[in-house]
Order: sequence, then structure tokens, then C-alpha cells
Amino acid sequence: MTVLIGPSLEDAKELLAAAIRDKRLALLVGSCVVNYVGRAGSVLPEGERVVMLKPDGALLVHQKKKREPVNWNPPGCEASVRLGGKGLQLISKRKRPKEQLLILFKSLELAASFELVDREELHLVGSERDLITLVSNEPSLIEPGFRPLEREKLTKYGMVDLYGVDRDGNGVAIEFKRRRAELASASQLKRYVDELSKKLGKRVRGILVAPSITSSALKLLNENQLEYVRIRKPPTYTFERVVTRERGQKGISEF
Amino acid sequence: MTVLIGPSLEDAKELLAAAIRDKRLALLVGSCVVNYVGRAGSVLPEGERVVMLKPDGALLVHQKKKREPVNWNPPGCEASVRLGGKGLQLISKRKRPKEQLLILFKSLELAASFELVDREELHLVGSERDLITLVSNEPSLIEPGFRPLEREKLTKYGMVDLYGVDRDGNGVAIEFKRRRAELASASQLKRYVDELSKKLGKRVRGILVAPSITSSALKLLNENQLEYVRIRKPPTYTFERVVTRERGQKGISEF
DNA sequence: CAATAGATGTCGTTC
DNA sequence: GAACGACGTCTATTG
Repeated sequence: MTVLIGPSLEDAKELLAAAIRDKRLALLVGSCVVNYVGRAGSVLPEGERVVMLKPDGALLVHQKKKREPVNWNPPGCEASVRLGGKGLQLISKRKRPKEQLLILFKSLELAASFELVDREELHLVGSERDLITLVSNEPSLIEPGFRPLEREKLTKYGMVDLYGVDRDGNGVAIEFKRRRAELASASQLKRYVDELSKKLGKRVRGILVAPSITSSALKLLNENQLEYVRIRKPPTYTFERVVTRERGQKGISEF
Repeated sequence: MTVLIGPSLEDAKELLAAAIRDKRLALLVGSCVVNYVGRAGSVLPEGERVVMLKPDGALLVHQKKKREPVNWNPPGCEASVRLGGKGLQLISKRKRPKEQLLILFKSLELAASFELVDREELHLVGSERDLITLVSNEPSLIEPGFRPLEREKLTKYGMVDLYGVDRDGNGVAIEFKRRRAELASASQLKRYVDELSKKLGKRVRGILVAPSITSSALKLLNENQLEYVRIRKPPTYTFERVVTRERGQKGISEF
């Protein structure tokens, strides 16, 4: 660990150069101008920000608000540092797509580098994948007689989360959402069902499984004879069926 | 600015408490365990990370790789700090949706807080909005005789980027993408066109405008009599038309 | 607040 | 590398 408080631009340059060379994480706090050109382009006039350069080449510029960096470059980029007449330049280049981020420091409050030791990875539960696994192992949660056949079934127009057959032998395409389903999800399901029923030459039902749904998404489902099954989030995991009636009215029946 | 190098947990707690109280940005580097519960849930065993607490309540936990924080809480959250038997606890709570992030520091290499002075905002060019403005001001870029009528036209199933009429009086719905158009964009356009033609009771053409398109997205367009117009990115801004032919063949003609 | 869609989205996975 | 979709997406905008 190296920490410089209120360093000169020269000293900060040395620290940065060493951090890049030794693949250490660098933190800079100071007044800078930021310039980006690539997929889009941006200018950020001078102000005080926090800059983080990671060993994998990721570069973040954070203002004092927001979760998102105001400017950045993703992992895999090459950083270099240069001392020019206008200040300390930190340049990060990306090959494909070609992008460049230039941070020009006018002054620095802090420059530090760290050898972060971290062999751990995040363990996350509650993703869409978990939901699909749950239903695959307990298909009756969807409806009695439902038999899953294929997970991530590839169609010409995208991948169906779960494909199977109902008790009558109809195809069933299921799209899962871990949060409230919106128009895009209903569109997505419709796209799969259209393609599958055409390809298989038989009736394919489409079911959207989500904890809740927007009214227009539900309407889109109704108008296309698609179905919605509500699943309550863990640890409850209750399933309900929203019955599609004529004229887009809806009703809920548990089973 | 306050900087503590290798501080005790007690000293770090004081610094953090003051930073929260005075709405200063805090930076912590040290060994910690991170626990999250909310929309999903996660556990991250002990390791060295960088933690950033912003004055707006945003909280970021960064590992040494990736652009994304491994855990976080968005702006608007309430942070508090506590010294327990197991270490220094930094707790961040969100009201809606209810979420909680707990960072438990075992040891610290650095604790610092800053009063960032920054009145500047990012100026970005090259977004989708810029593209729509360009075409609105120069409609012939789409085709001769195209007349834009409404931007962000609201339909029952979403907003059309640009709506207008062609030289024959047909409706024209245009969807813009600043990058390569994929299946979702084609679906989106189809959804708008289906709805608009039904509502208006007349033929409504659908045009997807993008710098490039995936083959399956183009096929979906073709199969639904939708069109694709290629636009080269700035500073070039050239338009080409990809002619939709029978049987999904494609051709390109400039004009 | 809900809904909708963009984003320099990023990231993982598969082909 | 291209395509496709999830993400604790985040963020802005509009009703």
C-alpha cells in the first residue's frame, strides 16, 4: 500500500505508473477534466472527483452523486500516464470498440495504490435462474400435468426459458421474470410462441411467470391468448393463476 | 479532507460517522464481509475491497476487477455505522424496495473523507435522442417525402420514437437504435406498428433505423413487412436503405 | 408512484 | 467474436 496526501502531480504520476506496472488498484481524488470519445463522446469540465483504476484495466470516474460512474472504461483497457503542461494525464484506451478516456488532473488531494487480496466471489440467490430451477423441479407449480422438456430452448427468434407440454399435449413456452413483468417481457413471450407454434405445427401455449405484471403487459397477453401465472417471491413461493377472460377482464383463482 | 492510514476500527468509525453527518464522500479500503438482502440476497466472504459512500447515500463495494460494484445501494439510502464485537459495521438501508446492505470490516488500510466540490455536469453527444433530432430536422434522410408529425408518440403499447407520414399518406412509425439493432428492437417496432395500424385503421409502415442489424432481427422485420434503414454513425451520418425483398433476401441501395 | 425505454449500459453464456 | 438476454440493472422522463 502506498498513500500520498496532497501529492504533487509528479509524485502522483510515479505512483500511478507503478500501480499500472504492478497491477495494483489505484485511487485518486482530485480536481480534473474528463474527456471521452468512442461509441459516444462527452466532455466533463473541471471538478473534484474520485478516480479508480483497477488491475484489470477498468477505470471509473465518480462524481459525488449517483451509483454510476460519470465516465468509465471497462475491464481490458490499457491505461497510461503522462505529465503534460496542462496537468497529469491518465489515458485509457480500448481496442474494440475503439474508445478513449482522458482524465486530466489539475491537482490532487489523494493518490494511493493497493494490493487487494481477495479470492472470494459473490454468492447470490433469488435470480431468474433460481426461479426456473424451482419450477423445473416442481412443474405442478405451473399447473397440474405440466411436463417440462427443455430449458433454454433455442428458437429462431430467441431462447425460451422453459419449454414443455401440458396434460393435453399442447406445447407450453414459459417466460420467467424475477420482478414485475412489463411490455417487453410480454412481447418476448409472444415472439417465442409465434415462432414455436409455426415451427412445430401445433398449438403452443405461452405463459409468463412473474411476481406481478403491468396492466398493459397483461392486456397484451390477453389479446394474444397468452397466460400469466403469478409467483410470490421466496421464501413464500406461492403460485396463482390469473385467468384470461373475454374482453381483457382479469380474475385471480388460486389452486 | 481527512485521511487515516491503517486506522483502528474505532478511529475509522469516527471518521465514517462524521462523513455521514456532514455529507462528505467516504473512501474505505480494507478487509470485509458483505451481506445483502432485498430484491435478491447475497453473501460475500471476507476479502479486501474498496468501499465508497457518497453524500447522496449511494454505497459501492468494489472488488479488484470489473466495472460494476460487487454490492451496492443506490442514492437515497440511509447509512449508519456501528462498532460491534465482530468488527466495524457499515449498514445501508433502503426504504422501497426494502433492502439492506451490511459491510463488516475486519481491518482497514485506509479511511478517508472528502468534501468534493463539483458543479459541473457531463455533456454527452451521440445518444439516441441526437439521432432522432437529426432525422426530425432532415426527414429526407429516411426517404424523400417523409413528413415527421410526432416525436415520442404514445400508443397503448409503448412510445414510438418518431411518427409521421410518407408521400402516399401511409403512417410511418420509426424506431431508432444508436447501436446494432437486435431482436428486441425489431419486436418493439412490430408491437408499435400492430397497435397503430389497428388504432388508426390504415396502413402504417414500420422502419427500424440503426447503424447495423443482426441477421435474425432483419429476418423478423422482413417477415413482417417492416423496413430497415442504415445510418452511419457521426460524424459521417450517411443513410442507406436495406430493401426488403421477397423470401427474406436483402439488398442495399444508397440514395 | 407506476410505467416505459435508453444506456458509452455491463456481464455471462452459447454458438 | 457475434448474438442474445438477465441484471438486486440504473437513470431519466412522463403521466
